[in-house]
Amino acid sequence: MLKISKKTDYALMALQHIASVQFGDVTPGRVVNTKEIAEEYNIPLELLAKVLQSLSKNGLIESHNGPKGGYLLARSARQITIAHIIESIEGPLAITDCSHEKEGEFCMQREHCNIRTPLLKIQDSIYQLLNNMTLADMLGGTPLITIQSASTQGVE
Amino acid sequence: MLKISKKTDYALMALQHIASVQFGDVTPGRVVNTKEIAEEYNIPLELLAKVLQSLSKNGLIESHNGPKGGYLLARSARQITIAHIIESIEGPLAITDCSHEKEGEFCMQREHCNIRTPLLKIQDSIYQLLNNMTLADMLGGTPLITIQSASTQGVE
DNA sequence: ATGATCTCCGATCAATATGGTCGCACTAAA
DNA sequence: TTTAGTGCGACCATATTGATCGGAGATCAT
Ligand code: FES
Ligand code: FES
Repeated sequence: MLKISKKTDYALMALQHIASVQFGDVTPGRVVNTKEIAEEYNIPLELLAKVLQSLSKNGLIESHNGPKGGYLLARSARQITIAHIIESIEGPLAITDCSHEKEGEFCMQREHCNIRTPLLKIQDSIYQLLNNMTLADMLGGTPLITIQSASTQGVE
Repeated sequence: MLKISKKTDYALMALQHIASVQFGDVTPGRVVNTKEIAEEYNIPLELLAKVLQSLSKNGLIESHNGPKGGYLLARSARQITIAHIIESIEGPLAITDCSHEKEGEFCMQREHCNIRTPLLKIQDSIYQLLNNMTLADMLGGTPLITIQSASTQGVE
């Protein structure tokens, strides 16, 4: 149904929480542990743990072991894009099955199929959209996205 | 994984086919039947039938019963948006579960949740995107979408 | 040094959504 | 009236996702 998974939901909540802790008050050394987030948002602890592990593996957050351990952002909230978050959890963004086909594995309808190109276009557009929105945008009352103009694309 | 279902894929192929037969303008003589499309694109006949039924129920195509029956576009290809097609098959576009919650059924994390608003923004943006692209765009070699500029939003 | 606390990671089970199949009723042309 | 087609709902199979469990390794407090 073109929707993101619950895990991604959890990831967004967690990141939002971590970010707001690090940004909001003057507590630079403050790490957030899994339990704290899980209880705050009613997320199954073990599931959230896995989600956070994925995020950490993808370099979005840093993990600190041992007691008093926990997570903190690996980068500024402004550098973390929604696209990156989603892809960390769900794998490469693929609006349709045959967009990331491995070599040699084409769907049989390929040669008859003329929806492939347009779909890839759409996929790209969605990616642009998600890539232009960062964690920071989710934090403040910032006006958020506002689809990026095609002509000013790639300004970065 | 933020992807559209195969049924929707089939719907797009079928519509693309029907449209290309009619070539954008309604030519009342030529109807296309399910079997023809199914065989052309290697789609399970019964499944495609259901997909076409959904499309017909949603007013995108007209069905004609009896022998020599089949389907034809109910509207010009330029009037059929991708968003409409997708929603006909998959129901209302909902990037996240709680975007279309029924009254009285809020997820428990709602009051703590600050990702809701941004997600709805994203959802809306994606909708705009899909709503600005029509079947006609998928047909020709038209430059397609080209994300709509934020500043010129709502010009239609 | 030792134990307690916490993350890390792989395996596994359950719930749900999706893909695909049947069978029959209905409709319209020949 | 026969026949080729859609309309439609129930149904099963499979894939994806959500959630759970158990143990290994790291770090800090004592
Ligand atoms: S469905 Fe795979 S290429 Fe079109
Ligand atoms: S998860 Fe439902 S409101 Fe945020």
